[in-house]
Amino acid sequence: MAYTKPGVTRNRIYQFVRERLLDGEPPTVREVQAAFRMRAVQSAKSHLDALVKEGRLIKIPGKSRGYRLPATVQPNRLAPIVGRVPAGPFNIAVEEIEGYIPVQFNADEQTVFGLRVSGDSMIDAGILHGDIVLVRTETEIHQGDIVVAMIDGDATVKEFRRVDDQVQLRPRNDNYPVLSPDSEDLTIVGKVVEIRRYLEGVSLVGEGLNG
Amino acid sequence: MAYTKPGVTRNRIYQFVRERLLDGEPPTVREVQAAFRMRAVQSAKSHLDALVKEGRLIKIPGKSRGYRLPATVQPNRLAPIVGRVPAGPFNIAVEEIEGYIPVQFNADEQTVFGLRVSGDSMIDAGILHGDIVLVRTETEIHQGDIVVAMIDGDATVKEFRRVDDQVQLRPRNDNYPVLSPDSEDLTIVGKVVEIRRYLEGVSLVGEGLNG
DNA sequence: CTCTAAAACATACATTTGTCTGTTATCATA
DNA sequence: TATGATAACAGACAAATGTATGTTTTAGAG
Repeated sequence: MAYTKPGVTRNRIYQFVRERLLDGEPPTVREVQAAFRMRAVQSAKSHLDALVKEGRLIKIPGKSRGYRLPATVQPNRLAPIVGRVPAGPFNIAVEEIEGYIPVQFNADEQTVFGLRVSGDSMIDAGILHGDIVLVRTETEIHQGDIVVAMIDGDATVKEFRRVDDQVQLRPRNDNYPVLSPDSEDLTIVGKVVEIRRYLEGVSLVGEGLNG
Repeated sequence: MAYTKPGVTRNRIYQFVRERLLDGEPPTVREVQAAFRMRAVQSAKSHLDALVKEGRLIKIPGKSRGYRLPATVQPNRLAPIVGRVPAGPFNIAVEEIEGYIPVQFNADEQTVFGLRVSGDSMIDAGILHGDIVLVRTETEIHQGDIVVAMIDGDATVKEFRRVDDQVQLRPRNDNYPVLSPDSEDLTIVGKVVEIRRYLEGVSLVGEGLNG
């Protein structure tokens, strides 16, 4: 068969572009052309245009490597892992970054970082010493959320409660006391949205970077 | 001060490029120029060149948007998440895939999949009902490893022990018994290398994809 | 002050890349 | 056979982007 059946090449091209985008390397039209051994640029372009029209891809007109996945397909990103809580969301000093781990961001959730947990105050919530919690800043906090809080400059992971306008930070370990810090000493850094535990010596992405 | 001190702008540019790359959107030289309000393309380019020379960035010559992070920072892959243990490492039927999560593969570790845990038999190891364990097949198993095992066709997550040539599968919950299955009824599917818990309703990558 | 290194600028040119217009090929179907 | 839809091709042009050459500005050392 000289020409493929309708839709076949289109789907393959979609897969190709998707993989490239998930790998952080948006392709050019000509790279698509080459990958499918087409002899005309337009062959690739018309497929890409069609994918955009179908809503499977998004395009930034004019820009090179301008194809993107729609918002519903969340690309992987790398979030920095810090040993201690950064002062501000974008104030992470490079020297403090342990490494990076792949995460799924929503497009509007730019402010996520990883924090290595120390201590066992949350052990009954299944958060152990050495676990990495992924923290989203600038988000709403509700009763019972697990949050990262700064009390007098020290970072801690606790369950958030509000009782009679008084914030309580509850450990999930009966050997620890419930904290009721004054509001002026307290900053809620963000909400824990994910917990990870690596059971092997994992070389974090980017470990040992001097950048 | 008209000009910044040596290294200052360079570091800022590095941060900028790194963020863009982690977001999957490699910048052009001119985008860097614009971001820092420089009046000459070369101002941005010479900083980028210097970063490459310092080893903090890598460049694909000629290509547009050709700056990359060094090899120590590797792109992510997607591992399938299954609700039940697949029969064989590569026999995962597409219908059984819940979604995908970004993982860090070593190049030779292709045989990783995610499995959603049910039950609380490993609660003392910090593995709760609903957690996702990442399982690597075709790997060595040692005393004390947490493994996924098939006993009479049923999948279970347990701690692996061998006592006098008898395999023991130990729960980490005092309410459950230690299992000592006959070897012919037992298959060790793989080793748990990572544990994840999503605290928010997470739409897994690729959910509902028809592509 | 002179000298040097780094930062920043100005301009031009080459290559890459996106885009356009028009044509041919294959298949299904009336 | 005619017709339409999709795939694929061919060639050209325009815009985006990378790269090169040379100059000016600033801060610091001697």
